[in-house]
Amino acid sequence: MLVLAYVKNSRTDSAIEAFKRAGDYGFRLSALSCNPMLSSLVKDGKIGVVEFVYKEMIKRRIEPDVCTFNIVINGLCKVGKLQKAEDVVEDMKAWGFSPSVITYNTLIDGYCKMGRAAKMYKADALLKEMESKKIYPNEITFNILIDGFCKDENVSAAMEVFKEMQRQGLKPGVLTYNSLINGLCSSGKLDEALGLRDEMLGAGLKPGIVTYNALINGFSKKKMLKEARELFDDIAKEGLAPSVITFNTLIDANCKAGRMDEAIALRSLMLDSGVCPNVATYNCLIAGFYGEGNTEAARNLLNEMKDKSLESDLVTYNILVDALCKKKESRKAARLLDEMFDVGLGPSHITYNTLMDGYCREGNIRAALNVRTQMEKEGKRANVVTYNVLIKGLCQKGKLEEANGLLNEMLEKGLIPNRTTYEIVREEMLEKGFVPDIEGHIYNISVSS
DNA sequence: CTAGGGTTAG
Repeated sequence: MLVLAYVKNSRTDSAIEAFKRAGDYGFRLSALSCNPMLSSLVKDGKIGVVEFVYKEMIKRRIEPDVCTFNIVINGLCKVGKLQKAEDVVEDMKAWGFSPSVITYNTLIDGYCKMGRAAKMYKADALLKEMESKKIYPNEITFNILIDGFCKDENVSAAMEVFKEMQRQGLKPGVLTYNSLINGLCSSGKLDEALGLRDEMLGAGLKPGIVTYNALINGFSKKKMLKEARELFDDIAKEGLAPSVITFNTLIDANCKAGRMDEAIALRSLMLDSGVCPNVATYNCLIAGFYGEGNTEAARNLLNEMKDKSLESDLVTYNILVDALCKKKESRKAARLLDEMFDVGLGPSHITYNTLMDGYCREGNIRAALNVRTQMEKEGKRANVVTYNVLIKGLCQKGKLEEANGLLNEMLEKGLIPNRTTYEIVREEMLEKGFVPDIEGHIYNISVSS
């Protein structure tokens, strides 16, 4: 009862303490109190503690039920520890429990959200596996897969799953349509997205604010601001209320289009509508003002954030680093990294890549290479963007040998060059009077385009 | 116990 009470009052730490003490006294708790505790630990992302409690339960002979295993599997999936999650599935079988639809859904979602090649192949294989074991996928299974394929920029695969779902007699819901509409919007297929919205209306499903946000985002990314705004005005007509995300999407679109006055007007509208701007709102506006060189306005917004005690996040810092770099003040930007460590926001790959790009623009390749060393000391390995930045910098300095060396190095490390890599090298070759032979082959190196 | 929308770099 004590453990449960603490969990219900969001005092997970005390719940853990009570759980430990119960063990010290030799009381054997049950899944009844352990499961909710595990759930809230998963929600808080405290996966280490989840693993501790799980092991402790086994040690103390507290009998887990199907939910216990599913909760632990979900926790491990959420932090990308898929291998460990699979191990728990084995534990579960050893205890005489068969993985349920929920177990499979959880695992499939884990693979879908994992950043690895062939992840969707693995997710699809799990679907086949569950079907072969006569555990039938439900609406949630299909929604997870559809969203996974959409996020993997494979809308056609998502559409196939959508059809399969209907073949199996399952009705797509608002979530299903939202995932597909979002996928289509992200790949610029706006007509098809609008078509699906109509289809969903025909099926008696009402588009929600998420549906509108996806559509507005689609039009915004295509710089079709008028259409985006019209959709925004439809929201009220449908009796829905725009969310922070609706406003942020539109504000960002206007900032990127250099329409700062409109962006600011939207923020006023936001305040009038009782929607509170968050860090992302400020980030969009600050990046917008820096983009048009209005340092003063950007500074004011930063101060405003402080007044509202809204904390700068990693993105805010990345914007500031970028702004300084673009002003050819990369040294100052470098000092910002120290501040980031101080406030407990460790620089990300983006931060380091941005700074390297800044040094390269100033022609200071040495400094850029030093940043790379610093980054790797932080345990962050150079990624494709890192190489792109450095290769570009070296090319512009005429240091082709070194650039080529880095290109080889990235290939040796198994990093796949992207379109930008290809364009940097191609441009360099053309300038030097070389003719790239066929698309995909540059300097005799095979490049995936 | 499982599923959805926005923000930075290249």
